[in-house]
Amino acid sequence: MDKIISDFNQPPKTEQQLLQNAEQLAGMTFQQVAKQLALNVPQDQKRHKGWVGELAEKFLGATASTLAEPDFQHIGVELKTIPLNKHGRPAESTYVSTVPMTNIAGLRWQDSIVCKKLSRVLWLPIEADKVIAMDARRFGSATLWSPTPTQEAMLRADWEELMEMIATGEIDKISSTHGQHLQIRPKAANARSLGRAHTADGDPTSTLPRGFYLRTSFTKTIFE
DNA sequence: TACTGATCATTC
DNA sequence: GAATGATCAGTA
Repeated sequence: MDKIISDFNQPPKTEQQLLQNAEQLAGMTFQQVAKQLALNVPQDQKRHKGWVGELAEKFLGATASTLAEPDFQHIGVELKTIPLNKHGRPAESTYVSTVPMTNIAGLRWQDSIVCKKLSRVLWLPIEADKVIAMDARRFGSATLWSPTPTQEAMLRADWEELMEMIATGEIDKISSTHGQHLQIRPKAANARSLGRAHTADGDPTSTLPRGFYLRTSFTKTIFE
């Protein structure tokens, strides 16, 4: 067993290697994976919301840590855990990245963080049914994905609409109802958090930090 | 049950 | 504070 484990925790050199390592997770419980990494499984996720994602990163050897870049930098792959309910559909929207609010003049879709992160994603399904105890929940079978031209066009259209609103100083008019597939929602420690932004005139101001999220209606199409 | 707005942990 | 990892929890 130890020999198998020894390949993990190291950054994968190729997509194939990453996919093979991820396949080892399929069917394993959180407890089994945590044990290999000498970690304890929390009782619930009220105070451990990112725990499963971090567990998967450690197991697979992700390197980008807190950078605004794909998790597996040199092979350009982003890792996303995707909670599936008992019907096998995504239970939550998927966080993509922070919304940039400064230095966005002339920012193009193809240069955006959203585009870069979503160009290649390793989706790792996880059980999210609350009737299953945390340590008994299992990982599913990972899939490597890139947006189809159609999907990318949809994301791009949403992104451009939303970024246009930000560029014209309308960020506080944005709610989660904007965007058909890509939405903007708060992404902060709490509702009083403030981040730097600027008005349409370029004057400094501050507003609630927000993030881009993929709607479940979009992610579910990936798993059909 | 789905959705929106709010929140939690960690790192630098 | 700003970036990462997300899920919580109230209500429509």
